[in-house]
Amino acid sequence: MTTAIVWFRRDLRLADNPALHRAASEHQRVIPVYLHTPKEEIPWQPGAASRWWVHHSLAALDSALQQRGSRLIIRAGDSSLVTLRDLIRETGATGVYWNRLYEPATLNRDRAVKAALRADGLIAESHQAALLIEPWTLLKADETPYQVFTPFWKACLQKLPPAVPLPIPPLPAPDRWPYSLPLTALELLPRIHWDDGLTAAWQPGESSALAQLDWFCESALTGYAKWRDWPGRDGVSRLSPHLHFGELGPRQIWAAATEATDGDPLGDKGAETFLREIGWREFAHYVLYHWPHTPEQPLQERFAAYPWRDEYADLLRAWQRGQTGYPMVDAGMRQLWRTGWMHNRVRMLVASFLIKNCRIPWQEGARWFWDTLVDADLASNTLGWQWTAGCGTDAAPYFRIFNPIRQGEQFDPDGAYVHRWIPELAKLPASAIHQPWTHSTQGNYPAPVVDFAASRAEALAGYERVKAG
DNA sequence: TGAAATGTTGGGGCG
DNA sequence: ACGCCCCAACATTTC
Repeated sequence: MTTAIVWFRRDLRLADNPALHRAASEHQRVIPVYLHTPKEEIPWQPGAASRWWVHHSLAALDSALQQRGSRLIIRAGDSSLVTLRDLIRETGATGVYWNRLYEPATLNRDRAVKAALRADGLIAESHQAALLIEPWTLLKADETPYQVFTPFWKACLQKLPPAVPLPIPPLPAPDRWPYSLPLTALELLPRIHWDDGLTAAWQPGESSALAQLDWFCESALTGYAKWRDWPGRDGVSRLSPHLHFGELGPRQIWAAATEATDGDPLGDKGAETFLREIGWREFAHYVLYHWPHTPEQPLQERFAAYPWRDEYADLLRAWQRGQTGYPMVDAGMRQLWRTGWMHNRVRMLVASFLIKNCRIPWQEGARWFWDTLVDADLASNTLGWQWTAGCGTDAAPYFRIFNPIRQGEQFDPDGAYVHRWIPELAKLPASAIHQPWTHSTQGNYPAPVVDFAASRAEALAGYERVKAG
Protein backbone atom coordinates (compact mmCIF):
# COMPACT_ATOMS: atom_id res chain seq x y z
CA MET A 1 0.00 0.00 0.00
CA THR A 2 1.61 3.25 -1.13
CA THR A 3 0.41 6.81 -0.90
CA ALA A 4 0.59 9.57 -3.51
CA ILE A 5 0.33 13.31 -3.16
CA VAL A 6 -1.42 15.06 -6.01
CA TRP A 7 -0.30 18.66 -6.07
CA PHE A 8 -3.14 20.80 -7.48
CA ARG A 9 -2.16 24.17 -8.88
CA ARG A 10 -4.09 25.55 -11.85
CA ASP A 11 -5.69 22.25 -12.77
CA LEU A 12 -8.64 22.49 -10.40
CA ARG A 13 -10.60 19.59 -11.84
CA LEU A 14 -11.06 15.87 -11.41
CA ALA A 15 -11.92 14.90 -14.98
CA ASP A 16 -9.20 14.70 -17.62
CA ASN A 17 -6.56 15.25 -14.97
CA PRO A 18 -3.51 13.21 -15.97
CA ALA A 19 -1.60 13.69 -12.71
CA LEU A 20 -4.59 12.62 -10.64
CA HIS A 21 -5.33 9.73 -12.95
CA ARG A 22 -1.77 8.48 -12.90
CA ALA A 23 -1.39 8.82 -9.12
CA ALA A 24 -4.61 6.87 -8.58
CA SER A 25 -3.50 4.08 -10.87
CA GLU A 26 0.00 3.77 -9.36
CA HIS A 27 -0.86 4.12 -5.67
CA GLN A 28 -3.48 2.81 -3.29
CA ARG A 29 -4.04 6.10 -1.47
CA VAL A 30 -4.31 9.58 -2.88
CA ILE A 31 -3.95 12.83 -1.00
CA PRO A 32 -5.05 15.92 -2.98
CA VAL A 33 -3.12 19.00 -1.90
CA TYR A 34 -3.17 22.72 -2.62
CA LEU A 35 -0.21 24.84 -1.56
CA HIS A 36 -0.51 28.57 -0.97
CA THR A 37 2.95 30.10 -1.38
CA PRO A 38 2.52 33.82 -2.02
CA LYS A 39 6.09 34.61 -1.00
CA GLU A 40 7.69 32.14 -3.34
CA GLU A 41 10.04 33.82 -5.81
CA ILE A 42 7.53 33.86 -8.64
CA PRO A 43 6.67 37.19 -10.23
CA TRP A 44 3.13 37.99 -11.31
CA GLN A 45 1.37 36.54 -8.28
CA PRO A 46 -2.41 36.38 -8.84
CA GLY A 47 -4.26 39.69 -8.77
CA ALA A 48 -7.31 40.48 -6.68
CA ALA A 49 -9.89 39.15 -9.13
CA SER A 50 -7.92 35.94 -9.64
CA ARG A 51 -7.63 35.39 -5.89
CA TRP A 52 -11.40 35.69 -5.60
CA TRP A 53 -11.74 33.00 -8.25
CA VAL A 54 -9.19 30.70 -6.61
CA HIS A 55 -11.05 30.88 -3.31
CA HIS A 56 -14.32 29.74 -4.82
CA SER A 57 -12.73 27.22 -7.13
CA LEU A 58 -10.89 25.58 -4.23
CA ALA A 59 -14.14 25.39 -2.31
CA ALA A 60 -15.76 23.69 -5.30
CA LEU A 61 -12.86 21.28 -5.70
CA ASP A 62 -12.95 20.30 -2.04
CA SER A 63 -16.67 19.73 -2.25
CA ALA A 64 -16.33 17.59 -5.38
CA LEU A 65 -13.60 15.55 -3.69
CA GLN A 66 -15.74 15.06 -0.59
CA GLN A 67 -18.56 13.71 -2.71
CA ARG A 68 -16.11 10.99 -3.68
CA GLY A 69 -14.89 10.21 -0.21
CA SER A 70 -11.78 12.32 -0.51
CA ARG A 71 -10.91 15.90 0.41
CA LEU A 72 -8.51 18.73 -0.31
CA ILE A 73 -5.60 19.39 2.03
CA ILE A 74 -4.62 23.06 2.08
CA ARG A 75 -1.24 24.25 3.31
CA ALA A 76 0.55 27.58 3.23
CA GLY A 77 4.25 28.34 3.40
CA ASP A 78 7.12 30.23 1.86
CA SER A 79 8.34 27.35 -0.26
CA SER A 80 6.50 24.66 -2.16
CA LEU A 81 9.35 22.20 -1.69
CA VAL A 82 9.52 22.65 2.07
CA THR A 83 5.75 22.29 2.39
CA LEU A 84 5.70 19.20 0.17
CA ARG A 85 8.48 17.62 2.23
CA ASP A 86 6.49 18.31 5.41
CA LEU A 87 3.49 16.56 3.90
CA ILE A 88 5.58 13.63 2.68
CA ARG A 89 7.03 13.18 6.16
CA GLU A 90 3.59 13.33 7.77
CA THR A 91 1.84 10.98 5.34
CA GLY A 92 4.55 8.56 4.26
CA ALA A 93 3.78 9.38 0.63
CA THR A 94 6.21 7.91 -1.89
CA GLY A 95 5.19 9.91 -4.93
CA VAL A 96 4.20 13.44 -5.89
CA TYR A 97 2.23 14.10 -9.08
CA TRP A 98 1.28 17.36 -10.75
CA ASN A 99 0.29 18.89 -14.07
CA ARG A 100 2.65 21.27 -15.77
CA LEU A 101 2.39 25.06 -15.89
CA TYR A 102 4.38 27.01 -18.39
CA GLU A 103 5.30 30.43 -17.01
CA PRO A 104 9.09 30.77 -16.96
CA ALA A 105 9.49 31.17 -13.19
CA THR A 106 6.99 28.40 -12.45
CA LEU A 107 8.76 26.01 -14.81
CA ASN A 108 12.06 26.71 -13.05
CA ARG A 109 10.51 26.22 -9.64
CA ASP A 110 8.92 22.95 -10.70
CA ARG A 111 12.12 21.66 -12.23
CA ALA A 112 13.94 22.33 -8.96
CA VAL A 113 11.18 20.67 -6.92
CA LYS A 114 11.21 17.62 -9.15
CA ALA A 115 14.97 17.23 -8.93
CA ALA A 116 14.95 17.67 -5.15
CA LEU A 117 12.17 15.13 -4.59
CA ARG A 118 13.86 12.61 -6.82
CA ALA A 119 17.09 13.16 -4.91
CA ASP A 120 15.06 12.32 -1.79
CA GLY A 121 14.31 8.96 -3.43
CA LEU A 122 10.68 9.78 -4.26
CA ILE A 123 8.65 9.50 -7.42
CA ALA A 124 8.07 12.98 -8.86
CA GLU A 125 6.11 13.25 -12.08
CA SER A 126 4.69 16.13 -14.04
CA HIS A 127 2.03 15.68 -16.72
CA GLN A 128 0.54 17.53 -19.67
CA ALA A 129 -2.94 18.84 -18.93
CA ALA A 130 -3.17 22.53 -19.77
CA LEU A 131 -2.01 22.58 -23.38
CA LEU A 132 -2.62 20.58 -26.52
CA ILE A 133 0.95 21.11 -27.70
CA GLU A 134 3.93 21.40 -25.38
CA PRO A 135 5.91 24.51 -26.37
CA TRP A 136 9.26 22.76 -26.72
CA THR A 137 7.94 20.11 -29.12
CA LEU A 138 7.32 22.36 -32.11
CA LEU A 139 9.80 24.35 -34.18
CA LYS A 140 10.05 25.59 -37.75
CA ALA A 141 12.10 23.66 -40.30
CA ASP A 142 15.09 25.88 -39.47
CA GLU A 143 14.69 24.81 -35.82
CA THR A 144 13.73 28.23 -34.53
CA PRO A 145 10.35 28.91 -32.89
CA TYR A 146 7.35 30.16 -34.84
CA GLN A 147 6.68 33.88 -34.61
CA VAL A 148 3.51 34.01 -36.67
CA PHE A 149 0.26 32.42 -35.59
CA THR A 150 -1.06 31.00 -38.85
CA PRO A 151 1.88 28.71 -39.71
CA PHE A 152 2.14 27.80 -36.01
CA TRP A 153 -1.48 26.68 -35.91
CA LYS A 154 -1.17 24.87 -39.21
CA ALA A 155 1.75 22.89 -37.80
CA CYS A 156 -0.23 22.17 -34.61
CA LEU A 157 -3.15 20.82 -36.60
CA GLN A 158 -0.81 18.25 -38.13
CA LYS A 159 -0.32 16.85 -34.62
CA LEU A 160 -4.01 16.96 -33.66
CA PRO A 161 -6.65 15.90 -32.78
CA PRO A 162 -5.59 15.49 -29.17
CA ALA A 163 -6.01 12.37 -27.07
CA VAL A 164 -9.49 11.70 -25.69
CA PRO A 165 -10.09 13.06 -22.16
CA LEU A 166 -9.40 10.85 -19.16
CA PRO A 167 -12.17 9.76 -16.79
CA ILE A 168 -12.26 10.61 -13.09
CA PRO A 169 -10.41 7.84 -11.26
CA PRO A 170 -11.48 6.34 -7.91
CA LEU A 171 -9.91 8.40 -5.12
CA PRO A 172 -9.02 6.10 -2.23
CA ALA A 173 -8.54 8.00 1.02
CA PRO A 174 -5.64 7.50 3.40
CA ASP A 175 -6.33 5.96 6.83
CA ARG A 176 -5.67 9.30 8.42
CA TRP A 177 -5.84 12.72 6.78
CA PRO A 178 -3.04 15.17 7.49
CA TYR A 179 -3.87 18.56 8.94
CA SER A 180 -5.42 21.10 6.58
CA LEU A 181 -5.78 24.84 6.92
CA PRO A 182 -9.31 26.15 6.50
CA LEU A 183 -9.75 27.84 3.13
CA THR A 184 -10.47 31.18 4.77
CA ALA A 185 -6.98 31.16 6.31
CA LEU A 186 -5.57 31.93 2.86
CA GLU A 187 -7.37 35.32 2.90
CA LEU A 188 -8.04 35.21 -0.82
CA LEU A 189 -11.31 37.15 -0.68
CA PRO A 190 -11.28 40.96 -0.71
CA ARG A 191 -11.39 42.70 2.65
CA ILE A 192 -13.49 45.49 1.26
CA HIS A 193 -16.70 44.08 -0.12
CA TRP A 194 -16.37 44.81 -3.85
CA ASP A 195 -17.05 41.39 -5.32
CA ASP A 196 -20.83 41.54 -5.86
CA GLY A 197 -20.37 41.94 -9.60
CA LEU A 198 -18.11 38.90 -9.74
CA THR A 199 -20.54 36.82 -7.75
CA ALA A 200 -23.39 37.79 -10.07
CA ALA A 201 -21.39 37.03 -13.22
CA TRP A 202 -19.52 33.84 -12.36
CA GLN A 203 -19.66 30.50 -10.68
CA PRO A 204 -16.15 29.09 -10.36
CA GLY A 205 -15.57 25.35 -10.25
CA GLU A 206 -15.41 22.31 -12.46
CA SER A 207 -19.12 21.53 -12.62
CA SER A 208 -19.99 25.09 -13.73
CA ALA A 209 -17.15 24.98 -16.23
CA LEU A 210 -18.56 21.83 -17.80
CA ALA A 211 -22.09 23.24 -17.74
CA GLN A 212 -20.84 26.37 -19.50
CA LEU A 213 -19.10 24.23 -22.11
CA ASP A 214 -22.33 22.31 -22.67
CA TRP A 215 -24.31 25.50 -23.04
CA PHE A 216 -21.81 26.93 -25.49
CA CYS A 217 -21.61 23.84 -27.69
CA GLU A 218 -25.36 23.57 -27.79
CA SER A 219 -26.32 27.20 -28.23
CA ALA A 220 -23.49 29.28 -29.61
CA LEU A 221 -20.80 27.12 -31.21
CA THR A 222 -22.08 26.96 -34.75
CA GLY A 223 -22.90 30.68 -34.76
CA TYR A 224 -19.59 31.61 -33.17
CA ALA A 225 -17.91 32.92 -36.31
CA LYS A 226 -20.72 35.40 -36.82
CA TRP A 227 -21.60 36.51 -33.30
CA ARG A 228 -18.30 36.39 -31.45
CA ASP A 229 -17.57 40.00 -32.34
CA TRP A 230 -20.80 41.37 -30.88
CA PRO A 231 -20.14 42.20 -27.24
CA GLY A 232 -23.80 42.93 -26.55
CA ARG A 233 -24.83 39.36 -27.35
CA ASP A 234 -24.11 35.95 -25.85
CA GLY A 235 -21.91 34.92 -28.73
CA VAL A 236 -18.75 33.80 -26.94
CA SER A 237 -17.97 30.90 -24.64
CA ARG A 238 -16.90 32.78 -21.48
CA LEU A 239 -14.73 29.76 -20.70
CA SER A 240 -11.50 31.74 -20.25
CA PRO A 241 -11.36 31.82 -16.43
CA HIS A 242 -12.38 28.17 -16.23
CA LEU A 243 -9.59 27.33 -18.65
CA HIS A 244 -7.06 29.49 -16.86
CA PHE A 245 -7.61 27.69 -13.58
CA GLY A 246 -7.84 24.33 -15.26
CA GLU A 247 -11.42 23.65 -14.28
CA LEU A 248 -11.51 22.15 -17.68
CA GLY A 249 -8.81 21.52 -20.24
CA PRO A 250 -8.39 22.04 -23.96
CA ARG A 251 -8.69 18.32 -24.69
CA GLN A 252 -12.20 18.37 -23.22
CA ILE A 253 -13.06 21.40 -25.30
CA TRP A 254 -11.82 19.69 -28.42
CA ALA A 255 -13.83 16.59 -27.61
CA ALA A 256 -16.99 18.60 -26.95
CA ALA A 257 -16.62 20.57 -30.18
CA THR A 258 -16.06 17.33 -32.04
CA GLU A 259 -19.19 15.79 -30.60
CA ALA A 260 -21.25 18.88 -31.34
CA THR A 261 -20.25 18.80 -35.02
CA ASP A 262 -20.72 15.11 -35.74
CA GLY A 263 -17.03 14.43 -35.60
CA ASP A 264 -15.78 17.18 -37.88
CA PRO A 265 -15.12 20.35 -35.86
CA LEU A 266 -12.74 21.80 -38.45
CA GLY A 267 -15.39 21.42 -41.13
CA ASP A 268 -17.82 23.69 -39.28
CA LYS A 269 -17.18 27.43 -39.64
CA GLY A 270 -18.15 28.25 -36.08
CA ALA A 271 -16.30 25.36 -34.43
CA GLU A 272 -13.23 25.92 -36.55
CA THR A 273 -13.12 29.57 -35.58
CA PHE A 274 -13.58 28.70 -31.93
CA LEU A 275 -10.84 26.07 -31.94
CA ARG A 276 -8.54 28.59 -33.57
CA GLU A 277 -9.03 30.72 -30.47
CA ILE A 278 -7.91 27.74 -28.42
CA GLY A 279 -4.97 27.80 -30.83
CA TRP A 280 -4.21 31.42 -29.89
CA ARG A 281 -4.08 30.32 -26.27
CA GLU A 282 -1.61 27.61 -27.22
CA PHE A 283 0.40 30.15 -29.21
CA ALA A 284 0.51 32.57 -26.28
CA HIS A 285 2.01 29.90 -24.03
CA TYR A 286 4.41 28.93 -26.78
CA VAL A 287 5.63 32.50 -27.24
CA LEU A 288 6.04 33.06 -23.51
CA TYR A 289 8.05 29.86 -23.23
CA HIS A 290 10.40 30.81 -26.05
CA TRP A 291 10.63 34.54 -25.17
CA PRO A 292 10.35 34.60 -21.37
CA HIS A 293 11.14 38.31 -21.03
CA THR A 294 8.02 39.42 -22.95
CA PRO A 295 5.75 40.17 -19.96
CA GLU A 296 7.97 43.18 -19.27
CA GLN A 297 9.84 43.93 -22.50
CA PRO A 298 8.72 44.39 -26.10
CA LEU A 299 9.81 41.49 -28.27
CA GLN A 300 10.87 43.90 -30.99
CA GLU A 301 13.58 45.88 -29.28
CA ARG A 302 13.20 48.97 -31.42
CA PHE A 303 9.93 49.68 -29.60
CA ALA A 304 11.86 50.51 -26.44
CA ALA A 305 12.49 53.89 -28.08
CA TYR A 306 8.81 54.73 -28.61
CA PRO A 307 7.94 58.27 -27.40
CA TRP A 308 5.29 57.51 -24.79
CA ARG A 309 3.44 60.32 -23.10
CA ASP A 310 5.45 61.77 -20.20
CA GLU A 311 2.75 62.48 -17.67
CA TYR A 312 -0.25 60.24 -17.90
CA ALA A 313 -1.59 59.52 -14.42
CA ASP A 314 -4.93 61.29 -14.99
CA LEU A 315 -5.45 59.80 -18.42
CA LEU A 316 -4.66 56.31 -17.15
CA ARG A 317 -7.14 56.76 -14.34
CA ALA A 318 -9.85 57.88 -16.76
CA TRP A 319 -9.22 54.76 -18.81
CA GLN A 320 -9.25 52.48 -15.78
CA ARG A 321 -12.51 53.93 -14.46
CA GLY A 322 -14.32 53.94 -17.81
CA GLN A 323 -14.40 57.75 -18.07
CA THR A 324 -12.72 58.39 -21.42
CA GLY A 325 -15.80 59.78 -23.15
CA TYR A 326 -15.72 57.04 -25.80
CA PRO A 327 -18.73 54.79 -25.08
CA MET A 328 -17.32 51.50 -26.37
CA VAL A 329 -14.08 52.00 -24.45
CA ASP A 330 -15.87 52.98 -21.26
CA ALA A 331 -18.41 50.18 -21.52
CA GLY A 332 -15.56 47.69 -21.76
CA MET A 333 -13.62 49.13 -18.85
CA ARG A 334 -16.72 49.21 -16.67
CA GLN A 335 -17.63 45.66 -17.59
CA LEU A 336 -14.10 44.67 -16.54
CA TRP A 337 -14.25 46.52 -13.24
CA ARG A 338 -17.66 45.18 -12.38
CA THR A 339 -17.45 41.57 -13.57
CA GLY A 340 -13.73 40.79 -13.86
CA TRP A 341 -14.05 40.09 -17.54
CA MET A 342 -14.30 41.89 -20.87
CA HIS A 343 -15.41 40.72 -24.28
CA ASN A 344 -12.38 40.10 -26.50
CA ARG A 345 -13.43 42.45 -29.27
CA VAL A 346 -13.55 45.22 -26.69
CA ARG A 347 -10.24 44.19 -25.10
CA MET A 348 -8.55 44.88 -28.42
CA LEU A 349 -10.30 48.22 -28.67
CA VAL A 350 -9.51 49.47 -25.15
CA ALA A 351 -5.92 48.30 -25.52
CA SER A 352 -5.53 50.11 -28.82
CA PHE A 353 -7.04 53.22 -27.25
CA LEU A 354 -4.66 53.18 -24.28
CA ILE A 355 -1.55 52.47 -26.31
CA LYS A 356 -2.20 54.52 -29.39
CA ASN A 357 -4.64 57.27 -28.61
CA CYS A 358 -3.40 57.86 -25.06
CA ARG A 359 0.24 56.92 -25.83
CA ILE A 360 0.49 55.16 -22.46
CA PRO A 361 2.93 52.21 -22.31
CA TRP A 362 1.22 48.89 -22.94
CA GLN A 363 2.72 47.51 -19.72
CA GLU A 364 0.39 49.80 -17.74
CA GLY A 365 -2.61 48.25 -19.43
CA ALA A 366 -1.26 44.75 -18.94
CA ARG A 367 -0.82 45.44 -15.21
CA TRP A 368 -4.39 46.72 -14.86
CA PHE A 369 -5.80 43.70 -16.69
CA TRP A 370 -3.65 41.45 -14.51
CA ASP A 371 -5.25 42.75 -11.35
CA THR A 372 -8.84 43.04 -12.55
CA LEU A 373 -9.44 40.06 -14.84
CA VAL A 374 -10.70 36.79 -13.41
CA ASP A 375 -9.08 35.09 -16.41
CA ALA A 376 -5.76 36.97 -16.07
CA ASP A 377 -3.21 34.69 -17.69
CA LEU A 378 0.40 35.75 -18.08
CA ALA A 379 0.80 34.16 -21.49
CA SER A 380 -2.46 35.38 -23.03
CA ASN A 381 -2.27 38.81 -21.41
CA THR A 382 1.27 39.36 -22.63
CA LEU A 383 0.53 38.22 -26.15
CA GLY A 384 -2.62 40.29 -26.35
CA TRP A 385 -0.99 43.53 -25.23
CA GLN A 386 2.09 43.10 -27.38
CA TRP A 387 -0.10 42.17 -30.33
CA THR A 388 -2.09 45.36 -29.96
CA ALA A 389 1.01 47.45 -29.35
CA GLY A 390 2.47 45.98 -32.53
CA CYS A 391 5.74 45.12 -30.80
CA GLY A 392 5.37 41.37 -30.31
CA THR A 393 5.14 38.23 -32.39
CA ASP A 394 2.59 38.19 -35.17
CA ALA A 395 2.26 41.88 -34.54
CA ALA A 396 -0.59 43.92 -35.83
CA PRO A 397 1.07 46.62 -37.90
CA TYR A 398 1.59 49.60 -35.65
CA PHE A 399 -0.68 51.78 -37.69
CA ARG A 400 -3.63 49.49 -37.04
CA ILE A 401 -5.47 51.88 -34.76
CA PHE A 402 -8.99 50.94 -33.72
CA ASN A 403 -11.62 53.63 -34.07
CA PRO A 404 -14.03 53.36 -31.10
CA ILE A 405 -16.86 54.94 -33.06
CA ARG A 406 -16.46 52.70 -36.06
CA GLN A 407 -16.05 49.58 -33.89
CA GLY A 408 -19.21 50.53 -32.05
CA GLU A 409 -21.17 51.02 -35.23
CA GLN A 410 -19.94 47.73 -36.64
CA PHE A 411 -20.25 45.46 -33.62
CA ASP A 412 -22.77 47.18 -31.36
CA PRO A 413 -25.02 48.86 -33.90
CA ASP A 414 -28.10 48.90 -31.66
CA GLY A 415 -26.06 50.11 -28.67
CA ALA A 416 -27.03 47.13 -26.51
CA TYR A 417 -23.56 46.81 -25.02
CA VAL A 418 -23.09 50.49 -24.35
CA HIS A 419 -26.53 50.81 -22.83
CA ARG A 420 -25.86 47.92 -20.51
CA TRP A 421 -22.71 49.42 -19.01
CA ILE A 422 -23.23 53.17 -19.30
CA PRO A 423 -26.52 54.16 -17.68
CA GLU A 424 -25.77 57.88 -18.24
CA LEU A 425 -26.39 57.31 -21.92
CA ALA A 426 -29.71 55.51 -21.47
CA LYS A 427 -31.67 58.29 -23.15
CA LEU A 428 -29.52 58.48 -26.26
CA PRO A 429 -30.93 56.95 -29.44
CA ALA A 430 -28.92 54.22 -31.10
CA SER A 431 -27.94 56.61 -33.86
CA ALA A 432 -25.95 58.78 -31.43
CA ILE A 433 -24.87 56.19 -28.88
CA HIS A 434 -21.29 55.92 -30.13
CA GLN A 435 -20.78 59.68 -30.49
CA PRO A 436 -22.67 61.20 -27.57
CA TRP A 437 -20.97 64.57 -28.09
CA THR A 438 -23.09 65.05 -31.20
CA HIS A 439 -26.27 64.85 -29.16
CA SER A 440 -27.75 67.42 -26.82
CA THR A 441 -28.66 65.18 -23.87
CA GLN A 442 -25.56 63.51 -22.55
CA GLY A 443 -26.33 63.56 -18.84
CA ASN A 444 -23.10 63.66 -16.85
CA TYR A 445 -21.16 61.49 -19.26
CA PRO A 446 -17.67 62.93 -19.80
CA ALA A 447 -16.46 64.62 -22.97
CA PRO A 448 -13.74 62.73 -24.89
CA VAL A 449 -10.39 62.85 -23.04
CA VAL A 450 -8.47 62.88 -26.30
CA ASP A 451 -9.38 63.86 -29.83
CA PHE A 452 -9.44 60.69 -31.87
CA ALA A 453 -8.13 62.03 -35.17
CA ALA A 454 -5.38 64.14 -33.58
CA SER A 455 -4.22 61.41 -31.23
CA ARG A 456 -4.18 58.94 -34.09
CA ALA A 457 -1.87 61.26 -36.02
CA GLU A 458 0.41 61.61 -32.96
CA ALA A 459 0.65 57.84 -32.63
CA LEU A 460 1.59 57.47 -36.28
CA ALA A 461 4.20 60.20 -35.91
CA GLY A 462 5.61 58.37 -32.89
CA TYR A 463 5.83 55.21 -34.91
CA GLU A 464 7.96 56.99 -37.50
CA ARG A 465 10.58 57.46 -34.80
CA VAL A 466 10.95 53.75 -34.03
CA LYS A 467 10.25 52.38 -37.49
CA ALA A 468 13.81 52.36 -38.79
CA GLY A 469 15.37 51.14 -35.49
C1' DT B 1 -8.64 39.86 -35.33
C1' DG B 2 -8.17 48.31 -39.15
C1' DA B 3 -9.03 52.71 -40.98
C1' DA B 4 -8.70 56.11 -44.25
C1' DA B 5 -7.48 57.44 -48.75
C1' DT B 6 -7.71 56.48 -53.35
C1' DG B 7 -9.39 54.07 -57.38
C1' DT B 8 -13.09 51.80 -60.14
C1' DT B 9 -17.56 50.84 -61.66
C1' DG B 10 -22.15 51.23 -62.96
C1' DG B 11 -26.86 53.07 -62.63
C1' DG B 12 -29.63 57.11 -62.95
C1' DG B 13 -30.54 62.00 -63.78
C1' DC B 14 -30.36 65.33 -67.08
C1' DG B 15 -29.24 68.35 -70.95
C1' DA C 1 -31.54 58.08 -77.70
C1' DC C 2 -27.12 59.51 -76.41
C1' DG C 3 -23.28 61.18 -73.81
C1' DC C 4 -21.90 63.32 -69.74
C1' DC C 5 -21.71 63.89 -64.94
C1' DC C 6 -22.58 62.59 -60.25
C1' DC C 7 -22.08 59.66 -56.66
C1' DA C 8 -22.95 55.56 -54.05
C1' DA C 9 -21.06 51.10 -53.66
C1' DC C 10 -17.47 48.38 -53.83
C1' DA C 11 -12.42 47.31 -54.42
C1' DT C 12 -7.64 48.40 -53.81
C1' DT C 13 -3.88 50.74 -51.83
C1' DT C 14 -1.58 53.07 -48.30
C1' DC C 15 -0.58 54.30 -43.73
